[in-house]
Amino acid sequence: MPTATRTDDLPDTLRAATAELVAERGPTGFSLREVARRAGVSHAAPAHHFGDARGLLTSVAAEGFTTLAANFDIAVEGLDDPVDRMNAMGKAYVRTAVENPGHFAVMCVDELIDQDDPTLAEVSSAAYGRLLGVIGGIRDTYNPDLDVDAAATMTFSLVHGFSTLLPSLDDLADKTDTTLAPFEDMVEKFTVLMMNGYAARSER
Amino acid sequence: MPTATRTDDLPDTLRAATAELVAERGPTGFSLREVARRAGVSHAAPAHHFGDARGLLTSVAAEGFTTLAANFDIAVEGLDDPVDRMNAMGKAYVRTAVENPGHFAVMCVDELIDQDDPTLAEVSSAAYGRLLGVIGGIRDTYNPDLDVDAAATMTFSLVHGFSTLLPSLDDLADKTDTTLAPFEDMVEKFTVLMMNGYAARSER
DNA sequence: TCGATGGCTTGACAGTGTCTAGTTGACACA
DNA sequence: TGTGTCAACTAGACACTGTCAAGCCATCGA
Repeated sequence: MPTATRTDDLPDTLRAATAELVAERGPTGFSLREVARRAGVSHAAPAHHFGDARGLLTSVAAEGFTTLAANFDIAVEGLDDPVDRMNAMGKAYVRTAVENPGHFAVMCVDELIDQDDPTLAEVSSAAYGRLLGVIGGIRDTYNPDLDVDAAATMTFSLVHGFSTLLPSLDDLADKTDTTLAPFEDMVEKFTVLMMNGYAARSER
Repeated sequence: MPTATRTDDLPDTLRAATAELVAERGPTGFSLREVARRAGVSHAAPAHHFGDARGLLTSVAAEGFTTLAANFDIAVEGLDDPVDRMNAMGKAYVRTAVENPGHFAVMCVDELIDQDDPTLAEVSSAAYGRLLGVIGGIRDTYNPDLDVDAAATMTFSLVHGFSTLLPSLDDLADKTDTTLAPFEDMVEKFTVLMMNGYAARSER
């Protein structure tokens, strides 16, 4: 009897095992054979579905982008003000990264995945498109002079960088016996700073 | 005769070979034996100086942080205005990442390096301290209400995220036959946006 | 001249990704 | 009922990996 068949769908089981393993050991601690072991199949079974290690990881990354786009949609539901939408999407991005550390880690390491995979390209640009849309809304409502491309790149860089650094910030807080504010509060502050700028006095 | 002894100092040669290899193949394509091969020594020689693979990579990361802090210092030399200083440091961060891709990649992957290494802790917090200092200057000169911690985390997340995403943005530009603005121009725009905010009309 | 030591080499080990060949079971069709 | 096909694996082999133990050897202090 296989030890850990979580679903009847082996590809699904292998993706889940991969995300779990990467979350535990990081993207460099990943091993195809360990994934197969956790899924209760032979060491060569994954190759049958995904070709090679890169194929499996690419599939995991695509799953991550799909989750991200879905979380974006849920987050902005019912929100009309573009700033509220940006704020909500920022939080959704970070939350997705925090709640799916295995997926997120795989998505971040370029050479681990096949960038030319059409499915991956589709889902990742779908997620980025939602971000572009919300920045366009800010231009339309608040500032027609806003450079949307620059602002989008900046916003994306910010949430991505923050999500990447969050574990380190957490560790640092542990070591220095300080407490880190919840990421939602941090994103909230970022949104205010991004809208009003460093030079603007915060209003009462 | 050894094939590729770049200096008389083997640890130095090994660090250089590691950075080169990681730049070529990414942090997951790194191999201790390949590094030894490129340095023209036996496969176990690196272990003699660095203990294990993690020791070597930690040393490379520390070297990267030292370079970063040095580049910060060079960048702000002679600049008095805090905004100019922030701008210069942002560019210096991205430039350091671009010019030292091997070092930067190693610095980014947490589980590859020993976070408890005292040398690493010292040089990395020295680099972060310089960033904190410049944000403090902005508060003093432009806005006493500025939340320095939030702004520092935000600025760090931004430049870090941007540096991380830059290769992907480059690839994307190649594929879509568009051209990406030089990163210095992008950072310049980020600085303006960070100072003035999305909602502020850009002045003529 | 001797012993010790730092800096390396050599060889072995278990673990890895990928390739090839083979097994097993479900299904369509005669 | 028998036959062929095909998907979904398994099993074994290969070259590669990091790490460990042992050994070699030039240099150095006494």
